[in-house]
Amino acid sequence: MSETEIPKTYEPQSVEARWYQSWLDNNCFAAKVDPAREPFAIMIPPPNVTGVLHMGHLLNNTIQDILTRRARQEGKSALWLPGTDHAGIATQSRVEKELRKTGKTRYDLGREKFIETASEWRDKHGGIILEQLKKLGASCDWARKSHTLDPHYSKAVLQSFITLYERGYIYRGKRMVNWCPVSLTGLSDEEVIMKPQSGKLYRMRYEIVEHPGEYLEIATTRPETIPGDSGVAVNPEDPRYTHLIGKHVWRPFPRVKIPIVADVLVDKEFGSGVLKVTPAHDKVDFEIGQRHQLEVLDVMNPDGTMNELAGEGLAGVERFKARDIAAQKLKDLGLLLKEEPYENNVGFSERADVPIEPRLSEQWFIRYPKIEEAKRAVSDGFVKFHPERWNKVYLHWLNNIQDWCISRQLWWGHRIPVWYKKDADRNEPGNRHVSLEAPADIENWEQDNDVLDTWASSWLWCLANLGWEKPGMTTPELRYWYPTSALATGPDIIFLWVARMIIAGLEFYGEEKETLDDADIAARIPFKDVYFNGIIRDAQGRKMSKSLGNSPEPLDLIAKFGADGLRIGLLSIAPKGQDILFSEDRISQGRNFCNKLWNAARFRQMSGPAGDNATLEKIVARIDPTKCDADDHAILANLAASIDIVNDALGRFDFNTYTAALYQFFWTDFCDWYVEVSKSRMQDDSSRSTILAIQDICLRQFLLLLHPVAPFITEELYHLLGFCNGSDFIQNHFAGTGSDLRDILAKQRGLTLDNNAVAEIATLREFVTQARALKAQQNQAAKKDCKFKLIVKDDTARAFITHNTDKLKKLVGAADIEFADDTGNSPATPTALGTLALDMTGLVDVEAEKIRLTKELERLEKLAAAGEAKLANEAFVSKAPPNILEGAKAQLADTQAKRDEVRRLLAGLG
RNA sequence: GGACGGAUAGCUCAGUUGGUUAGAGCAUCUCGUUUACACCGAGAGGGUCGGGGGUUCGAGUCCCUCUCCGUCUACCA
Repeated sequence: MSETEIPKTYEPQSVEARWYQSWLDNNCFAAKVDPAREPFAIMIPPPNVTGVLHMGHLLNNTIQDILTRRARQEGKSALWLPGTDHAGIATQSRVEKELRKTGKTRYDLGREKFIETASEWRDKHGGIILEQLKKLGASCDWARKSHTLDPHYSKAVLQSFITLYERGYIYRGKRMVNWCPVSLTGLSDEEVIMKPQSGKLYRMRYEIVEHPGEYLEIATTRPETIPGDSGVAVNPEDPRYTHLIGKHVWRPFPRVKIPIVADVLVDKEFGSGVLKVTPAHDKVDFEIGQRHQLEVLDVMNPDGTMNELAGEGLAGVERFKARDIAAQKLKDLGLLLKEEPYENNVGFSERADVPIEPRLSEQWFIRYPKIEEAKRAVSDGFVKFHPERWNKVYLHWLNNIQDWCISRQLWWGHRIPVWYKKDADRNEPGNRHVSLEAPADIENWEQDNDVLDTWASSWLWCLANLGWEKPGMTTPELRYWYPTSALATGPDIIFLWVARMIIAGLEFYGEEKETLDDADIAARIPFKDVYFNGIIRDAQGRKMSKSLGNSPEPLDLIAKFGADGLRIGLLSIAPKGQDILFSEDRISQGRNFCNKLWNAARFRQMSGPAGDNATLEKIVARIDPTKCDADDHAILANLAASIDIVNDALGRFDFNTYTAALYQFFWTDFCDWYVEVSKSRMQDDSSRSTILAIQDICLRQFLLLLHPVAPFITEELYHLLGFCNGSDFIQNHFAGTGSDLRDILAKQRGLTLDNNAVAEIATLREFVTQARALKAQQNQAAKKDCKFKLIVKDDTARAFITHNTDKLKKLVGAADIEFADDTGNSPATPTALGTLALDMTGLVDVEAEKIRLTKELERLEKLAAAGEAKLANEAFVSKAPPNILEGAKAQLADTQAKRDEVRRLLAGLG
């Protein structure tokens, strides 16, 4: 039994540091395979090693921590597995940037040395974000920390490539890819960000070879690619041009005859309806070129400069300079008709933030397996998205899925496990060696230089982190925790990561299987629930970014508001599935809440000696049911209801309802009412121990409910108030359900909670509010010795008031509340218990009172009229269900009574 | 171009199958230091639920339409 005095102010810093260390020392977060308990697992979305903790991480990880801690309280064997990914392009560019400062490139170092340098950089910077998560209170099982380049993980990644290769889902080919001229690598479609750009549309004309002097008008935004044109295309159904199909035009520079072809991809409505076809530099053009056997003329270097094929004046020039030069050339040739401003969307490299260049190159591609099953996994509810609307986004992507370019022309990553016979055709499968091991006669082979897309490693996150290395393989961890319970992430990576993890699970878990039935899908999905949190924006709605400098420093926020305060604040401002506008004032609410809780606990300790709080049963045993009044029944009933609301809300990932219920119960019901009422009731010594026991029940169960979101302060108070002993932790205790609480009260003390008590107390609270309002209106709010008169409504009300007189006097700040038959011209207001008047003994401002009552009368008359009209409506009376009808009648009667009373009061003023 | 989301108090948002007089926090104003808490307490003001139409006895909630914001997606050069 702890008798430690609770300090006056809550100091989060020392409490947080102390408990986090204690949790680590006692292995509180270490998850064990334990068949006796229900498994629960969450894999952290791996923050990339170049990143720092930002607001999005705070929210996302708070949510994961809530789910994990909650699961622990429920007695599950809860695993929250942390880790990072190697972030291929991002890390490599950071390291190369550092290198450039010393005047070197990666080629100067060589592959091996470069990877060594990058690893060092990763080890230096990569752990920071995880350390920061500890400050937030994240209850990860740190011993299981994972990284995508760990030896075991790498093996799994390479094996997954080999497996897909062997199963025929991987191919190598010369395709159009999104080329980043800065990172000098291909990118997947998902790594390209479309941005609206204002540029120019150049309208030009090409002379028709067969009809000298006649011209075709063509529009383009990219005149620099003219040297790469190997044809022009029109729509086959465009009557303006049918006679020209099969003829030729002169490409202006270098001047060459190119054919006019017909292709349905050409939009008749756009520009002149004629498209210049540059197969090497545009996806659509490539397709058209393939269909019509047009020559592929690559006029650009990998770094975005023009090459020799571009011809004189352009060769060697950077692509955007080349655009101006090409335009000038057209003008000089008299072929440029018009330049007009033009707004279009241009793809940008997500990492390097420069326009990507569609470019033909040799790459590895994945044709996705198990697409149909992946759709069913979500549409049939094996994987549940929260909010559900993301289903559509996911399914839309799967319905339009494109092959995935997985090779990256980088060094930092998993090197593709393919060797080619030297000096042989690489596209001939016989000349390849695809394996975890290099070929024995290595001198005759050379390994592919490329590495895999980072997402082609992180899509195995749920599998590899539980020990998976190859299909069919199983481990105790996989058997126990797979499929994992939940995933919490942002909707921005639904394609990059979430969808691909589902596909990977379906394809790689278990033995090879062509098609999957429902049972297979249920067993193979990587997770059962996915919660998509909103993106956090600044108060103006802009995305948080380093360049804007609008992202607050998370550790500063923790220092300022405490980790618990920050967590509560963040959660309470996060609307369901919507983006979140961040502002510090709103986080302060969380801190304020912690302070309120702290002081409520402190006040409990000041109110009387601690009883035996070791278990809920022992606290309940301290209750004397004969001392319980309506307030006790009401607060316990509210507690039971709140427990159920919280349980239900967390089960549905409805964090808004969770925090709202916590606030309402604790602040409004418990502190503002019950504790205040207790102050007067505890003057009676015989009631005190019962009231304190009930306060202890409320505090204990509330701490348990709050614990997942505010782990530190709840742990601290749980111990300080003696709810568990020093070697135990709050995570081992659970609030149960509302009916569990009711059952214990009934069984142990024969205390059956009175369902009318809540309504009765609501009436009393409203009455108090009205009385206080009367005082405030008369500028008497501060006075404690006011006299009230009450024309009591009936005997029930009389008994009720009599029974609660002491409480009322205390809560309202009154010397007396006496029953009366008349209130004279005192300011008065009708209440549910009768007409209440403040005795002003002649100090009444009659005119002001008239104005107030007239206003009130107007309101009531309007209401009554509306109610009367409703009940006079034949259709309503005959069609509305009985409870609605009765409700409307009761309400009208009440309104009419009040209206008449206000009329009477008004008349009394003369 | 397509899809999705949003529009409710000055601000940020709740409002579960349509049902009594639409809620919360913050902000504002007034009052207040009583046995916890000024990171507090009491009270007040503030909304024709984006516009228009429809279904219904009854619509913030369902249907249609329009407007404005946001996000994702796409092969209009």
